[in-house]
Amino acid sequence: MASEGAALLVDDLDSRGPIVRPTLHDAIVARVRDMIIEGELTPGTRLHEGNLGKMLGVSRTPLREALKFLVSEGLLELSPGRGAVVRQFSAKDVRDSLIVLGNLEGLAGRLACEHASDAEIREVRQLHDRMMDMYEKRDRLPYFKLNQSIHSAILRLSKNEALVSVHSVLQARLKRIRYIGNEGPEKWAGAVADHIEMIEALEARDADRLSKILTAHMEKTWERVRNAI
Amino acid sequence: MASEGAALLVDDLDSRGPIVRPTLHDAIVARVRDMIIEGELTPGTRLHEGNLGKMLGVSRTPLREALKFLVSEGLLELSPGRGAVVRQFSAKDVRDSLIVLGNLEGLAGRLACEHASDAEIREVRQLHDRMMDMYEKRDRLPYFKLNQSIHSAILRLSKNEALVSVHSVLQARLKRIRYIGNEGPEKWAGAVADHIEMIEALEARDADRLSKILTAHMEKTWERVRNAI
DNA sequence: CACAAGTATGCTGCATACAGAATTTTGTTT
DNA sequence: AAACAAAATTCTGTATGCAGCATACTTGTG
Repeated sequence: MASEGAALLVDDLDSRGPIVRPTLHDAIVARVRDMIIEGELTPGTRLHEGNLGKMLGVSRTPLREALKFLVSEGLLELSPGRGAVVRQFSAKDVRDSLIVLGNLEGLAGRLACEHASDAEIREVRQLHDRMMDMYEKRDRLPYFKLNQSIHSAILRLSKNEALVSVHSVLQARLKRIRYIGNEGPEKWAGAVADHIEMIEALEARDADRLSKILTAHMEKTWERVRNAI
Repeated sequence: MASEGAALLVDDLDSRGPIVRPTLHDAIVARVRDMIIEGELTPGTRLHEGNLGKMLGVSRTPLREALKFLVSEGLLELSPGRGAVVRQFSAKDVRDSLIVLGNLEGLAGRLACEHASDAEIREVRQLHDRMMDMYEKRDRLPYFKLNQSIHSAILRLSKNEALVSVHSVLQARLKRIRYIGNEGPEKWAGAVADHIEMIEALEARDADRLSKILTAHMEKTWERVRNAI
């Protein structure tokens, strides 16, 4: 149970199946993605292959493959002959993405009410309760991570692979924005209220209600981060 | 006007702005994607880099970059040390994807009613009328292409870049299935009826109605292609 | 002193080369 | 003859090298 709860926390371990040897370009993808999310590489930064390669201790070949991958994820832009730059998201880009995310999460909530097992819902409840503890302590980072975990968990409970995959791509693009989007206390309280409604709707398997809350929650997220852009 | 109407037909030309020199890996991405969609590379096929490279007349480096890209699009799967294989979509994968697509198109329709100009709606009407001509003549391939164009156009009229991008990824995955999903005459008629409702709802800017039709239309698409898997 | 043209450097795009892993083939043993 | 083991071949993963283009710098001219 504890291990399954932990499994809900981990984003993309995929530890089932045969042992897979980690490849270099996958590691680079993860590394560069993190560098972007954590703000080490700011939007507009040009990524020199030789430079970055030496910095990461890898040759240009796997690095280029990783960059290609991140381009298709929408985190980088690539002008032929001119190299890759960290993508700059306009306010409209962020707003548009959040609209889509809200819709996807709404759908996920609806499907989760239908397909999730009671045990799985209890696991989400545990994540929720832990998150509430962190809110009581005003411990921001663990709260943030548990928050993300809950949303990811709902996605997973939809049991819809395609939904999970498109959501995670969009989510990755905005992770950095959310990371820096520091909310005031009153807005934080509002988000917490949303989450209480969420878990109740999920436990009641009230698909329409959960769906509406999730979509509205994302709309409010826009209000919270719009100033941070 | 005619040129703009044509612009709606073309998928990804982007001929505005400065001249961009086509890069090899982009060409390879497009080529291999088409090979998969057209069934030249069937699901489960293992893609030998040397082999395929000689076949396309390119070296392994840009080919590998292209494969990475297609992996992130979900058309290929990559087991480290064992190469890339054309992804096999289960019936559930297809159904799940169509559910998400239906939801995304529903959202797109809602947004299109809000954001599209009258001129743009007239262009969709033109596409629709041309498609109806092709239906009268029972000319399948042009009908199919115009059908796709209409759906793409509605996506574009949503004026939401994020929505367009996630939709096109999902759409690409299913293109081949749709390609082979040959419908009987009565189902074809049903699809046409849907499209008539669609264009009417769009012209009336009836967001709720258009959204519902698009989502339902995708549900019916599942009924049409489910036997083809 | 300012602007333009030419040159020079450096970076990207692609090809090739090399090392390690996986698969296949062949030989030997039961 | 079948099964297992070992060697050889083939393929992936990574590094390096070379050609072409973009940009920056320098130099010459108005």
